[in-house]
Amino acid sequence: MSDSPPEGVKSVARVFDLLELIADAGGDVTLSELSTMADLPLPTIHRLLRTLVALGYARQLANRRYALGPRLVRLGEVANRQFGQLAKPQLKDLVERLGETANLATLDGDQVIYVSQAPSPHAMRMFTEVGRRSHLHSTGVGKAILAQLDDATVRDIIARTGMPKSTEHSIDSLDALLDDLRETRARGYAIDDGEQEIGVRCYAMTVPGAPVPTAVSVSGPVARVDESFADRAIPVLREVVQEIATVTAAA
Amino acid sequence: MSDSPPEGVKSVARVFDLLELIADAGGDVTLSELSTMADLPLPTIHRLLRTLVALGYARQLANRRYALGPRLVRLGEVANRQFGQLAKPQLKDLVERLGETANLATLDGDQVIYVSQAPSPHAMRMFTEVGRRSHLHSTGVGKAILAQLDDATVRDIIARTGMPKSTEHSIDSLDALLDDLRETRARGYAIDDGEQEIGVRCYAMTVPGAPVPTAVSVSGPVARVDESFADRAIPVLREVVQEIATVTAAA
DNA sequence: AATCAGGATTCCACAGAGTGGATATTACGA
DNA sequence: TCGTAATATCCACTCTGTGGAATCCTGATT
Repeated sequence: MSDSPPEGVKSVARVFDLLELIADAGGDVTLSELSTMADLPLPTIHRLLRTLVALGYARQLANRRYALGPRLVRLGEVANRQFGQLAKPQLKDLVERLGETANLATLDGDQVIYVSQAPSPHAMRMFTEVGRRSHLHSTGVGKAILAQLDDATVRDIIARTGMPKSTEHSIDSLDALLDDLRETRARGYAIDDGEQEIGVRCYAMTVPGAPVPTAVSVSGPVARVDESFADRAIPVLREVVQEIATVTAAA
Repeated sequence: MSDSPPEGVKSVARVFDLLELIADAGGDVTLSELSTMADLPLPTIHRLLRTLVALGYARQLANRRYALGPRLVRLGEVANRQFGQLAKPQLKDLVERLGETANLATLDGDQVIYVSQAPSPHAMRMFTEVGRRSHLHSTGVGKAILAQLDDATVRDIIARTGMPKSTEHSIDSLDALLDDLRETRARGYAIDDGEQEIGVRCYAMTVPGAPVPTAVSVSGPVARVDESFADRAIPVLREVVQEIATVTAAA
């Protein structure tokens, strides 16, 4: 595995590596596989896992394979809430100024995961539950994030994920996506025009300097989220992602 | 802090205790507070936290206080998915047989947290996003879980949480709740009759032997989720919680 | 039913990692 | 600017975490 941090508690680094490996493996992995992937002896892996299982952060399945444990659920949820909480005032500000739902999402493997949201006061509004994951190529936040990456990385990701169509408007070819990303970079923001959900338009921008690629979006029905909405939304979005960058930056 | 497990890696146990303390403290806590709560010397806490921060599982805010870090979000989400995945076939089976949304929720502190769901195929359906937390006294899964606890524990929890009314039907006195829990125990399942959401009825049952108190529910609009629905739902629910108990049991 | 192979689990001697008291540094409020 | 409290770092030392060896367990094969 990758080297430990220059300082810190070695077994702590190891145990989180194990958790990430179990997560990557889809929660159905053997001790031996983990030992191989982690490049550590079996007794070491066993002892760390036994500790995790005893504490509830990993579980051993009936077939002796390992999965992540239930106690991580709450930690993740609270971490999510804390991360979102840091950005929440800014998302709410965005909603107050624009009237449409604001989302914060981060790159998670080859997808985006929604980590915070401030819903629009309108009865008809976008609602994407926190924790939900979506494809990159067919969401505003996803395309904003992809636009930050070089074309080779984009190709790699798309090679892995494919380009499932969420709607008839979804981009479904790599060339079309790369063109769209070029336009996104030129504009400074991404547009999802009914690609994820029919009748819904979304404008998204990445958070500069975020520890993981992160984007903020505003979205709503096309009747409201039109060209004139974009004209006033883009400057506000730009301002707000800067604020979020400041607030969530490492100390 | 509580004693370490009889075996396992001590600093791993310590680091997770710290994460839980940060979570409990709402992600705005100082090094000194953590040292006091954990009953460990400052340099020890500092070194463990530094490791967590370096790895991304904790973050130090601008005011030098600590919060949980972004990398826990994904672990929690994956753990949630893995836990829910273990139960998902059973929840889907429940929906196929009954036609209404099925939820799996666990006790998390003094609330329930929804960890898995299979939505009803009906256009009008209950949808409670995974990760959402709700009060115990006004939800079916919450009351099913409370019914597993003795009255003294129930009094303690309610003393801490209060009994906010979600609807005009929500139970709002301890005596009424204890009566309801007695009836729940006698019946073997909990009923939420418009207590969490107007016009929605819910039947819930706990999963026997779950590592943390866990309940499964089916819910939908009262027009469909009526007495005759209950007659056929209860035996199916009982069967399914047994299956979930089997599938998710520790090895 | 017995045997075997491979994987999991436990043992234990030992090296060095993690510990915590002492000290240095930093940040904040008066 | 200064004092104080909290944070961060240092470092000698103890005991924890390590990993090779041994043992145990499980599933497949005969």
